[in-house]
Amino acid sequence: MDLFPNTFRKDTELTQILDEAGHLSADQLEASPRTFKVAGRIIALRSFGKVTFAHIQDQSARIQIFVQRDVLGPDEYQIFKKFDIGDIIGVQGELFRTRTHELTLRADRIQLLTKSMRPLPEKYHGLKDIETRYRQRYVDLIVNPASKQIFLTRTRVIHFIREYLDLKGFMEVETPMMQVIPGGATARPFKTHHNALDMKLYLRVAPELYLKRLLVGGFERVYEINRNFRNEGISTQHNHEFTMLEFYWAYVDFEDLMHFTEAMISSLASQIFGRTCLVYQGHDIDLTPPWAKLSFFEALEKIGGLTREDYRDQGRARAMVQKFGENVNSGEKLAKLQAKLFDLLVEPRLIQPHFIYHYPTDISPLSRRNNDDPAITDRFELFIAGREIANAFSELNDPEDQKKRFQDQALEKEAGDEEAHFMDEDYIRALEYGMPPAAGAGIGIDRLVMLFTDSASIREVILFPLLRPEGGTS
RNA sequence: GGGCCACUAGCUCAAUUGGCAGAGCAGCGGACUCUUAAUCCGGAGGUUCAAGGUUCGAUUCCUUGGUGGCCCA
Repeated sequence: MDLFPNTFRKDTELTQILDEAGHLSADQLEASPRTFKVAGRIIALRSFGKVTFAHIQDQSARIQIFVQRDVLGPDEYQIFKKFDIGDIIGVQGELFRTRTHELTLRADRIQLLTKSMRPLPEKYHGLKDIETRYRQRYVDLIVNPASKQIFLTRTRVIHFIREYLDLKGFMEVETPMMQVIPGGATARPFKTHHNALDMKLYLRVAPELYLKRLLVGGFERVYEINRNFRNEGISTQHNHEFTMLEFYWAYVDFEDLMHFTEAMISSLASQIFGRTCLVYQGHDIDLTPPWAKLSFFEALEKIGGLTREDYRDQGRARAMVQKFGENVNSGEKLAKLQAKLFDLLVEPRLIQPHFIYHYPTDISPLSRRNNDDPAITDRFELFIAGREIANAFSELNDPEDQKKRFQDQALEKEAGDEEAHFMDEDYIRALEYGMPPAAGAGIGIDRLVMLFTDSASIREVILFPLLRPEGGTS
């Protein structure tokens, strides 16, 4: 007997059957018989000797099937009785309702399509072990509907965003994942090597500088949804590779992007939930526009509870950071200390959506300076549920200022800051040709999906999160 | 990097003070024509994460290591 044939063509998704006949009574089904050819994995099996009930599931749904020896004939039924939970089968039959009124397919013909050689996890408690769920995601997806639902939602989120941007006239592009100079974010990169060119390469930490080169090239609305890689610690909030949306829009500024981001994310909520509210880890979060707006320093005072002196004075700021338990490196600039104070005292408290704007220039090396105060930039970050969801700013398009900012970053790198930016001469050259005034934003897709699926860990929304090899490292 | 917790059959979990490693489900054999955690009978299933130590005796106590989870950095 062939345990792995490829001879069966189904004609119906299970969900179609439920949609078409879910409302029909037993009498109605009997009066106008409906025959379907379906395929799926056996997930439950209840045998009574000459008759057997089973449930099969395909990608779309589950349905009960009813198999009788009197219908199949003794030989076919004998073969069927060897089928196990986990096997993938093809079934052709007519719909009816059982005595308990369950919509059920009576098998006229039944065929093994794929033999499962391993037992599935226990039917009642399922697969709970987190490590096994991540290592063997294929099993998790078979037996845990909630897990399957997370990834269906993830796909809907990404699809919605693409459609939204496409309809607004944005063009999706692909820029290098492997870069000679890893720019666009303050982060440690992964290194690799190109053999034929005998050249060091980095996995990108952001696509930003390439997307802005496209603004120079004349594309006015571009976006990319793709992976970034950062060689940093892993946690429930951080994966070493993660999916980022970045979009750039010529002839608008960061305030336009606040409205745009607010509209896009609240529309996304309407699309996914049918309303602009959601529950995340027990918090009721209201995404109905308009969202709260505070400047960076206002937030340090009003939400962080600091005084101007606490964060304006270098020594005082350093002491405050240490008081709240964070390490301080020697020679750390005031703006970095302020950012740490923000992360410690403000970020966790921003449960409802908040735009925080006017970040210090020293921690915003790619952002345009504010017209009234060159020490701050026209930049905002969006926080929801105590997490950074988006980072956006009016783009710095003055090549001389950009060059100076890169040089400052290079000094910090020499001083030991491994996250500082690299100098990128070609990017400066591009700006020298002229980049139109523009604003751009980055939105972390994984965190957005966590929010929309009520997931506590980023690994719940990544199909195959990185784990150490089974059996330990050698 | 630090702290805490977990790891026992394919899965979910027990094992009293350190005293014969168990159950349910799955799988295997059998009975059973409306079940849905089906039921009943029978049999089978183990490197208790690993190595070492203490002990007459270790799943249990100690040390080191591994993997994972949570919290902190």
